[in-house]
Order: sequence, then structure tokens, then C-alpha cells
Amino acid sequence: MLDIQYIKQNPDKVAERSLQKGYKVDIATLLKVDDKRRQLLSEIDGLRRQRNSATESIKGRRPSEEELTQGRVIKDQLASKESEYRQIEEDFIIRLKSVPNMPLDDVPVGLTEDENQVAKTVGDKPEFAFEPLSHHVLGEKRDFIDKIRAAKISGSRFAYLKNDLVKLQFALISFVIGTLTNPEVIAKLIKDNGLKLDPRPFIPILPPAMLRTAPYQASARLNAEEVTYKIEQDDLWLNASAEHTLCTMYMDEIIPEDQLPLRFIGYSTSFRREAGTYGKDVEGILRMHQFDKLEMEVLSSPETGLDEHKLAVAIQEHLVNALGLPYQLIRKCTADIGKPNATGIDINTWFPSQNTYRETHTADYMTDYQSRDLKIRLKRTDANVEFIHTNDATAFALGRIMAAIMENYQTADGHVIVPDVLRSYMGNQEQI
RNA sequence: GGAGAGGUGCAAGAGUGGUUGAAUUGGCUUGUCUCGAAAACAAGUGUGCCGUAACCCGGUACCGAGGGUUCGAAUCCCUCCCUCUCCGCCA
Repeated sequence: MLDIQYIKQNPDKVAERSLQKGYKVDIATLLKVDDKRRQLLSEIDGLRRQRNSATESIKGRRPSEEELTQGRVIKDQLASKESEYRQIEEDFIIRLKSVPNMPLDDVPVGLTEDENQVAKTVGDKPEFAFEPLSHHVLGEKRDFIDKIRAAKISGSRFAYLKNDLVKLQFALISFVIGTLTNPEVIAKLIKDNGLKLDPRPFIPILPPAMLRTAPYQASARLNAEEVTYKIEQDDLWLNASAEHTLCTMYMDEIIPEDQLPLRFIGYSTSFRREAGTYGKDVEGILRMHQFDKLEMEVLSSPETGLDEHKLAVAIQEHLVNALGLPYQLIRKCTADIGKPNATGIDINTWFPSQNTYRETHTADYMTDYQSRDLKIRLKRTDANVEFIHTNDATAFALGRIMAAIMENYQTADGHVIVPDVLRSYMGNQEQI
């Protein structure tokens, strides 16, 4: 959520910037509710003060009838004020949480994703002397992907991945973990991009795949209806990305400044209901209920947050470039960056069979919007406590990136050339 | 799944209804001392909210979480979560 003090000081700006993201928020009512809330709070504090001083004056002796009566009066008043306060506060929190994060000033203003900007286009599209197959035709032909049997067992949007495609996935995982835990790679990317950041490498993480309602809600990323599976019986949600269990890891903690930045590269199977996407991407493995993903998550100081975002994007480009895939870097406009994000970049990778670039990566910078909910703070060396900034970014969504590899590297006889950087992880296999 | 024991500050650990936001010890910070360090001594050492834009200050809340009883709750009651021990089951 946003800082109420900030909203109080910049009501018009907050309303305007929210609208640019497609959120119509009633700031006037929010501030009115906040006034009422604080008014009640100080009344409650006053009553408690009376109660406390009465208690102190009674100390160890038996209270008189008069004191008992007076105490009951205070108790009743408190009970009524407190119940009123709870209602007001609930309303206040709902209203406060409905305000999206403010986009950074350089985020393009746009009301639909059509107004996203192509920041750059990188790499040469492959030229084929034959009609390139879609990844799902190729996948079926080579017995890499079996969705028919998966549908029998688990339903639509599930797949058995098989044979060399499985080896390719493990190669990709090893490649990413190896790259992001290598301090020299991180240092070089920081230097090449002119960033002022600590060069420490990413910490590899295998996080839990399920989490409770409270942390999920606090992550500001719970979209129960459309995205996430719930296990009712146990009050657990299947994570929709490693991000959910990574950003919540330090919930309610105060981190000493010198421990930041905390950079994590998490691997997790991700589960998504994909409600409302009927008919979209039904073929192949671009949009599944279950897929594996490597996700970067960075907790940092406020002053380095934006550079961490730039580093994440630089890493994404480094990874996609290493695979030799053509891509576009997309600056998402205000309507598309998402509620908790201050800025966001997508990478869209070339899919020859669709003759288009498809989203394979996203990088989101949340400033302190997420950490305020999660209560993740840093302690400065001078003892000041502030909210940290958070970044998350895709390293590889494995299904989509393998689909891209299959399509871009296919041969006339239906094989797939293994990108150079992955071969050492596959027993130097040159094609699958 | 069954039986039992627990959860208090940075750490250990006291506290079973009233000057307990919390003893004591250790850690850490600062100061005195010292060429410097150690030792000793002294002081300090949590987070949030409100007053308030900020500091100081004042008020208030927080002893796993949430409810309840009471004039008054870390302490009593209820529900939940977590940890440990034993049994069972299991990759």
C-alpha cells in the first residue's frame, strides 16, 4: 500500500496518477475516513490513559465501590469506541489498499497495453528454407509434449514434458543458477550498465510452493479469483510464482542495512487457474495451469531500488542473448505495469510460427509499496528504520522459453539445435 | 494421526492478577581510563500508532496470533499457529 502521509500531502497527484493506471480512487473520502480514524484513536488513547492512571492509583489495595463503578464506565466507553474504531479502520485499510502504487515519472502514460513502447529490438530473426513448425506441432511430432494423456489425467492446460525436452529444462536451470551465482557476471553487468550497486551474487533458493492466506495477501499480489489455486482444507494457496514465497520470506523483519541487497534466484513450479483465458493459447505450453519458473527477487535499500531494477533487466537481456533468441524490450505503460508496480519492463521473444514477439519475461519494481504491507524494513547504521524496496523479475519461465528455443532453433528434419551455452549442461549434445 | 512439554526483548532467562515495557546475565553502543587494546566503572540499547510536517517530548499499544473474563492481564479462559520429545506413518 501507499504511505497515507504521502496521499495526504499529494491528494490530487495521487488521484491523477491512479487514473493513469486505470484506477479511479476516491481520495477525498479516504482522507475523511482517515481523519475520523485518527480522531477516534486519540479518544481511545485518552480513555486508556484514564484507565491506566486509575489502575496505578489502586495498586495493591482493594478498590472502592466508587472506583469500581468508575472503572466500569471507562470500560464501557472504551468498548464502544473500540468497536467503532475497528469498523472505521477496516474501511480505511480497504480504501488505502485500493490506491495503486504511483508510476515513476518516466513510465509512458497509456490506458491500454497497446500503448506499451518498444524500447529496442535485438537479434536477427531466423530464416527458414521451410515452413517453421509451431512448438506444439514439433513437440508432438518429436514426443516432447503429451497434452492428450495429461488432459485425461489432470485436465486441459496440463502436459507431460518428455525426453530431451526434459534434459533441456534441467540445462536451462543449471545455466541460470550458474550465471546468477557467479559474482563476476553480476559485477560485469553492473559495470557495463553504469549502475552503482554492490556486486554480490544471487542466493539460489528452492522455496515452498504453498503459502498461507495472510502472507499471500500481504504480498499485494494475491488475485484469488483469476490466478490462484487454494487448498481449502488447509488454508494454503499454491504459489503462482516463486516470487510469492520469496518476497514474503522476510515479512515482519528488520534487516540491517549492510545485509542489503538480498538477491534471490528462486526456482519453483507455478500454478495458475488461468480463469478467463478460455480459447487463448490452447495449443502447446505457452499458457499452462502448471509450469516451472526461475524468478529473481531483490530486497534493497530505497536509493538502490531503481538500479536493482535496471540490473534485473540487464540480467534478463543477458540470459536471452546467451540463448541467441531475438527479442524486444517493452516499456510497459501506466495501464499495464500493474497495481503494486512503479515501473515495469517486459521482454517479448520471437516466435516464428506466430510471426510475432510473445511475452516471456517481466521485471517489476514495487518501490516500498509491497514492503509496507509486508512490514519489511531496513535499519540504517544511524538506527533509522525505513521500508525496503522490492524488485521481482523473471529469469526464465521454462515452458515459454523452451517453446521459443524449439521454434527458433528447429531444423528441416524436425530437430532442435541446442544453444551453445546449454550444451555443456547436456553432455555436449548439439541437437535434440 | 496419538500422547506430552513449551513459545517473554539482540541472546539466554525470571516473572502466575496491580509502580512489569518487562528482573538478572550476556551481547552491542557511547563515555571515563589507556600510546592503543583488554579489564574495570558509568550511561544507553525494541517496534508501531497518535499529538505533529520533523526532532525532542508526551500519550498509547505490542510478552507466538486472534478473541474473552476483570476496575486492572505477560499472568486466568477459549480458538488458532509454531517449536520440541515420545509413539505411529512416510519420500
